[in-house]
Amino acid sequence: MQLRMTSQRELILRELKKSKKHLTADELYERVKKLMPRISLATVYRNLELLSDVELIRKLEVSGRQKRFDSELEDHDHIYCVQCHCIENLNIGNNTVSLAAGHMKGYTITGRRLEVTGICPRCQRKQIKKDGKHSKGGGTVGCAKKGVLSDEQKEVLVAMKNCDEPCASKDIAAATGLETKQVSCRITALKKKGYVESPVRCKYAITNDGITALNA
Amino acid sequence: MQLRMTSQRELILRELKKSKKHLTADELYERVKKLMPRISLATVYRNLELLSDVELIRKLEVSGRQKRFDSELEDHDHIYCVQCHCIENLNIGNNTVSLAAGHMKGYTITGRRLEVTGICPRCQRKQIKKDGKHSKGGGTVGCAKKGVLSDEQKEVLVAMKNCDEPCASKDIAAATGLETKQVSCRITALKKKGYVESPVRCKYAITNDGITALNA
DNA sequence: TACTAGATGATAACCATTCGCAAGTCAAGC
DNA sequence: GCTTGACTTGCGAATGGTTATCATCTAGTA
Ligand SMILES: [Mn+2]
Ligand SMILES: [Mn+2]
Ligand SMILES: [Zn+2]
Ligand SMILES: [Zn+2]
Repeated sequence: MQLRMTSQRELILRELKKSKKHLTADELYERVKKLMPRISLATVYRNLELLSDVELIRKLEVSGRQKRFDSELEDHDHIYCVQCHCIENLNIGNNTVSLAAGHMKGYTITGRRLEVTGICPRCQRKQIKKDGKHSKGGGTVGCAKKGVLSDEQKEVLVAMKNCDEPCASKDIAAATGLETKQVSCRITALKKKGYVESPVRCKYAITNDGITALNA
Repeated sequence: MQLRMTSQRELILRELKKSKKHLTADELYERVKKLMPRISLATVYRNLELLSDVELIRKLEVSGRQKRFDSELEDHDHIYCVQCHCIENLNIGNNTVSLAAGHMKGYTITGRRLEVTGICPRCQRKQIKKDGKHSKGGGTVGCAKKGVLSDEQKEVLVAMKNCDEPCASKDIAAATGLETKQVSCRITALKKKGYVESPVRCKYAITNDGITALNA
C-alpha cells in the first residue's frame, strides 16, 4: 500500500513543520481546522500515525500521556517538565548514550529513546513565588486540575461557606442532615481539589478557590 | 497524609515482588485476586500509584503501552521487544548515560528514562522459522490482533468463501447485492486483519485465518 | 473511460485508567 | 473504653485519548 499526498495530509505535515513545537493530535487539529474547517479529527490522527510510519515525522509517546508529534527528524532527545509537562529538545550528543548499535542481551537493537525529566525554569520561578507568599499549596503548580463539583460536593461546600469559622465535619453533618462519614469523605475529596483547607486538625474551611468554584 | 499498610496493600506489594516481572495493573490484579477474591481493580491501581509515589516500587511508562510496575528499586534501565512487547532489565552502567545530575537548560533534573527497543532473541527465532517456511505474513508476529468481525464484514467474507477461486469485488457485490464500493472498502479492512489475501491484483480470496474467524 | 485502492468525515466503540460515593477500619485523643 | 475522622476499600460509572467502522469521495492505473 502506498501513500498519496492528499491536501489534508500535506496541510497536516506543513502545519506541524511550521509550528516547530511538539504538538498533540488535537492541538494540531485546532490549527489545521482554521485552514480546512471540514477536516476531521480522525483524519489528523490517521495521518500523524501514517506519516510517522513512513518517517516523515516522529512520534513521541509516553505511557499515560497524550502522544506528541515532532517534525524534527534529526536524532535528538527530549526533556520534560514534571510539573507543567512542557517538552523541549535536548542535544546531549550521541556519544553520551553509546549503545553500540548491534546486539545487547541477544536483542537486535532498533532504537533508543532517552527522556530526561525535571522542573523547567518557569515552574521553578512559580514555585519560589508561591513559597514566598505562603508555604501552602501542594503539588499541582502548572497543571490546572479539572475541579468539577458534583452536587454532593456542592452541598458540603455550601454548608461550609455558611460557617463563619473553621468547622468540624460533625457540624457540616448537622447542618446538612448527612451522615458524618459521608461528610468526612466528601471533605477529603474537596481538600484534594484545593477547595477546602484544614487550618487545624479536624477543622475545615472553604478556600477562595472553593468559593470561586461554587459561583462558577 | 500517611500511608497505612493494609492487607491489600501488603499483598499487592508482596505479589509484585514475588513475580519478579514487570507486571501491568491488571496482570497483578489477576494474581492478587486468587488470594483475595474480593479485592477490586481500582484498589490495585490506587495502591500501585501510591506505592510508587513513596518509592516502594517503580512505575515504568513505556511508549504508548500500558503502565508496568517494577519491584526492583535499584537503578536500572529496560529493553523492550518491539514485536512481542516483552521487557527485560538492562544494566548499562550509569556512566554511559551521564547526565551530570543538576542543571540542564535551566531544568532541575529529577530523573531520566532510557528506553532501548529491539527484537528479542525469541522473536528473532520465530522470524527465521517463518521466513523459512513461506515469506508471507506481514508485521504481527507476537501481537495477536483482535480480529473481531462485524456483521458487514462477515457478509463479505461468507460470499468470498463460497467462491472456488479468487474473485473480484464486483463478483462479491453481485453475490451479496451490495454496491461494489462498499465491498471494496470492506475487503480492505478484512485484508488488514489478515482474513483476506490478494493473490493477484484486484482478485481476492479468503485466508485460513479468515475461515477460522468465520467459524468462531 | 472504467475500475478500485486508498482517503475522508462522521460517529461509535474501545479500553486503560480515574473518580465518586458509601461503607469499613483503625490509630489517636478524650 | 469510646468516639472521632483520616485513610481505605469495593463497586460502578465516567473519562478521554485513540481507533475502528462504514458510506462516500477521489485520484491512479490499466
Ligand atoms: Mn523534538
Ligand atoms: Mn526492571
Ligand atoms: Zn514546567
Ligand atoms: Zn519479542
